[in-house]
Amino acid sequence: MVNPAVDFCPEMTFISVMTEIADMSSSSAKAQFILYWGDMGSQWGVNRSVAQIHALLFLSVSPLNAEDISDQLGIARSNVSNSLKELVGWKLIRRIPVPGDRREHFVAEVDVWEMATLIAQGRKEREIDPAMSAIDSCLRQAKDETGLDPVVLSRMQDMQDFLKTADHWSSQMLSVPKSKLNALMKMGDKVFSLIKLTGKKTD
Amino acid sequence: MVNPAVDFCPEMTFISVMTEIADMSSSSAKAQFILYWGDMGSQWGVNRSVAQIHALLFLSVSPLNAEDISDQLGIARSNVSNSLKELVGWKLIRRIPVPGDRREHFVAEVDVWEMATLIAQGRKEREIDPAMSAIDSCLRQAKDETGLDPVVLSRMQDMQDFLKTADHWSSQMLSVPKSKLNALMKMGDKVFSLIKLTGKKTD
DNA sequence: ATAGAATTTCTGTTTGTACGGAAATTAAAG
DNA sequence: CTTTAATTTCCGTACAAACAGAAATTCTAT
Repeated sequence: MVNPAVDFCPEMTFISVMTEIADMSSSSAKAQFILYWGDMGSQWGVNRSVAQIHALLFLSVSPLNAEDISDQLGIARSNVSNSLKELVGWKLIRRIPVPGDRREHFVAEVDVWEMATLIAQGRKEREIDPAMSAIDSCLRQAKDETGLDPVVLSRMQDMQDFLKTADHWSSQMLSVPKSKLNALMKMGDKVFSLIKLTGKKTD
Repeated sequence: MVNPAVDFCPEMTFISVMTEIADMSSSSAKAQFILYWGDMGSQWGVNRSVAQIHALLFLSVSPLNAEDISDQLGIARSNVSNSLKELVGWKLIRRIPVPGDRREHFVAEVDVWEMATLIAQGRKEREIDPAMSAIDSCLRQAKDETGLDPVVLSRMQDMQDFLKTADHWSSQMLSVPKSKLNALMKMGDKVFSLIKLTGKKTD
């Protein structure tokens, strides 16, 4: 049991979480943001601790060490340690040395466009690429399988085509220097209206 | 307990899954695809049953009813029922009446571009939109909060800006008729090279 | 080399989610 | 209105992920 008070008063869990976000008046905008972010993360497939730590570092002016984080969020040190490792793996945060302090300190990438790129890259590597090789392997097998319904084969191929195109497109996107991204987004509007005007839409 | 054999032989779980994909030679390309798809789904945040059922319907030539699915995948009827409901919610499958059969039958959207659009729409509604309103609420609070570090405020605003732009862009994208999507993707290449040539990149 | 501090790994517990089976509800046919 | 088939809701179990605390390891300074 994390907190003995919870034994006879379950609602305490919420309260203790709140008060554990220490040196922010507990319901400050910053604390709210961190809470929301953590919640969203878990909605999203990212675990809550990781998302909260990320939010905390994203809003932090100065580098934080593991203990700072553990204290401010009320999360166990070990947990913080693992979460930091994961965030470093995504390159969303990085270690930074603080003179005269031998503990490891961390700062977050604060450019939101850069963040988005990093997340997109990570998701591509962890989700799209494996999917593509899985489909490839299926199709390799399907092609020399006798008596396979041609519709099945063609659906699989459609899927492979789609993944290839999407993959290529996202690579292009990721290779655009972030200084140009805003320009691209703005140009997007023009391109879209152009496209929608050409020919007749079928749906 | 799902399967009594599992009690003394955990590996049986895998084996039983395999043999339960009944009338496809169990390691056929189709069965492989379904297995992969289910696995990917769970990697992805979608639960395995849902993903498997979707794959089965995607590769299916004719509409299937709940019992067909339950039998072919070896998943409990109740489970199939809930999963179907979820897939209908995403509009990835739809009910279709089969003359002379009072059971409900289902078919999947088979156009991969349409599928992608539906998924993107769903994710936007379930993940992006709530995030945006959460941030909005934080910022509303932050603005009339005295003594809030200006850096914190500006970081939150950056995030809000980003989400707004990305949201707008993706709306545009989703409103492109799918018949035009391929054209857009192809044009994409040109636009990207153009962008990368203009001016000097800063990273 | 050793003491002390910082970090990571390990282990048990807790929490949440997936899922099968039964019970309940709904819908159709006679 | 009753009977039977189809579907959904409910509930308990099983599985997996998150997490805290302790133990073990690594690192740094002396």
